[in-house]
Amino acid sequence: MRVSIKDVARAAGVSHSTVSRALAHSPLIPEATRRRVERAAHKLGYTPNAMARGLVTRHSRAIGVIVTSIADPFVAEIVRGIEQLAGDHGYRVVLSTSHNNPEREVNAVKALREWRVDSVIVASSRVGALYQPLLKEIGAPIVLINNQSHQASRAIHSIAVDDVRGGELATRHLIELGHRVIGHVRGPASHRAAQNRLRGYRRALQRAGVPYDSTLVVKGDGRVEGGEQVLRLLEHQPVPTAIFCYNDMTAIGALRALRSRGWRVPRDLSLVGFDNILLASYVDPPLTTIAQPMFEMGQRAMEMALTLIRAPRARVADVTIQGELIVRASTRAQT
Amino acid sequence: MRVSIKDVARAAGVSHSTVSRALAHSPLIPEATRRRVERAAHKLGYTPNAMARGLVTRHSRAIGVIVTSIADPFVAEIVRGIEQLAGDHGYRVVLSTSHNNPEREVNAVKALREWRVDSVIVASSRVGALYQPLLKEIGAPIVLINNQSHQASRAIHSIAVDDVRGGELATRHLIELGHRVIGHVRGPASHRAAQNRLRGYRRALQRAGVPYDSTLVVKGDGRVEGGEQVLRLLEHQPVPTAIFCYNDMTAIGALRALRSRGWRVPRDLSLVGFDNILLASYVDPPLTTIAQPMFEMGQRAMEMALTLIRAPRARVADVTIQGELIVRASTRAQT
DNA sequence: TTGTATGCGTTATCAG
DNA sequence: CTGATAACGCATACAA
Repeated sequence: MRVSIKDVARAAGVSHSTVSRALAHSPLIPEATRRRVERAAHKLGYTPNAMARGLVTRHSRAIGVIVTSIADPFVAEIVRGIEQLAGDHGYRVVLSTSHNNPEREVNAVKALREWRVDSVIVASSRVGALYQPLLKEIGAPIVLINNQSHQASRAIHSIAVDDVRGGELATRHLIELGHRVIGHVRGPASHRAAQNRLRGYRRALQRAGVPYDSTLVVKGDGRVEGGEQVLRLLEHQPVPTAIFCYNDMTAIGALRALRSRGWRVPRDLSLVGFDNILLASYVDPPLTTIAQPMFEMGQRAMEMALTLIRAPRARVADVTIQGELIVRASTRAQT
Repeated sequence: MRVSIKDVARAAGVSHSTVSRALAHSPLIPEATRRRVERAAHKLGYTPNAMARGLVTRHSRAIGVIVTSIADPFVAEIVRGIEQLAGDHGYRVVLSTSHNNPEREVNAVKALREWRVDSVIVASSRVGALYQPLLKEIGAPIVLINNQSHQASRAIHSIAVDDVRGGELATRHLIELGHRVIGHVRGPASHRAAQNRLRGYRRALQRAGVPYDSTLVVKGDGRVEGGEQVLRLLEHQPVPTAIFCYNDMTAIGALRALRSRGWRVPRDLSLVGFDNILLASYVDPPLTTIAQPMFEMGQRAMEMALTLIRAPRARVADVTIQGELIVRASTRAQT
């Protein structure tokens, strides 16, 4: 473990610069020399030292990834996408979790900076005014995934799912099934995603010529509990025949609440969620929902990072990714 | 981003060695000097370079973590435990996924070696003869989590859940509920975990004075499909009143198969799973199961790594962690 | 085609 | 207490 390039040089009977070049497949080095060097390196069990290399090349071939919690299946899927593409291109992923804890966030950023990571990818939704400035000081290109509020800048790029289009997709599906009185359990106002999905809902209605009725929209909280708000919609006249829920957790809450009142899904009411979490396919009935391609988002983010590493001042447009409608058994045609 | 310790030295009117010492809180440096240096460092936006530091200190303060897939909730939870403890101790996690792909595995190990990680933690169950030798060449202490087959060695340590005890716990629970004819859908023979859970099952029976009947054991595959094997047990005479399944996926498969035949759980048959995956609490009925403390395992692994980093030739005993019985609604007393 | 010399940014050693 | 100075292991400009 203490064998350096010089040891290899000695063993191969060349200078250490030749070793360096040979191992880097420099065209200057003839095949024969290269093989001799490689044999020596192999025999000695030599492995180049990434720190020494990084010190002189001034790049670490490391990507810093900051996430709230790796235990969130969404986040895990994103990281999988990042890691795969990174690995394919010879980059390593340095993982930092913040748990929405400001102190940990600051630490994470500081550490990544010390490591001189070549780029930082943040999947943390809440990159607030808090540490966005800190982040910029890293001096490496930054890619934000599904961030809820960021002021664009030359250093900070973003990639997000198209919530408006997703909401529209979900609602249009219901319209195409013949529904006309469609309720919506929205998410918390503080989430931009909630606003956008609502906008998509309205757009779909509008395009179908269905007038928007604000009393058909009730406010959930993005969790199972919030789904119970669906019950308030049952008192609406005319009674809705379909509901678009902010997300799957909300839809699952709605499902339970409805069942407890003796309503059957989808016979009495169609239900659409959003996110396509694992659970969505396991509840009864399996949920029709909008899938967010998290793996692909991770990949695209890494792709963007690679581009920015290669051309730091490139003009890279922010990316929005389209979700996909997954039709399962919680929706059916309105006759 | 190109400000080095020398720039700080110049700004503070001291030598770069003094800066180094001041920033490291060396007792040699008086308060006043330190503050001056720190102010200068702050004003210049100085951040030490971890690569340069690592080059001279000969340790990277990085932990290599190799996992099959970060998308596996189990694995994610382990990584969370590792990352948290690592962060608390000033270590960074370098993540590598292998996807059980030999080529990627080799690459991962090679990269971690180049990085001179201070320790490697592997959560990959299948650290076969393939790359165990490779792993050892890293020259850093290695901690294996839930590995299915490793020949112990000075460099390689391990930490695993106690499957025998877990299987015993599950089975004993059924016995205590009054069941006497208890079936078992086992896992694939190649998994040591399957063998051990079966051993636990047998031990529980033996301790309760219930004779072991091999025709009460059928072979699943650890997945939902394998759960259907439970139907074969229904033909046994006397018909079992309870089944211990290799894992939750198997139990969920059993649940479905039973329901399709009109059997009710737990009225007609009690069912115990293993693992406590997220799904277990969401199926109907929620599954009684054995929880594996993955987060804790990650922490313990990191703890072990830290110990080994500090005292490389310490004699560290392998750790086995106890699972916990989670009683839900898929089991009930046999009257 | 190869070797020599230099520097990347730190920490550590040794004099003062 | 502080400052030169020498590594650490590598890539690369410049010479040969």
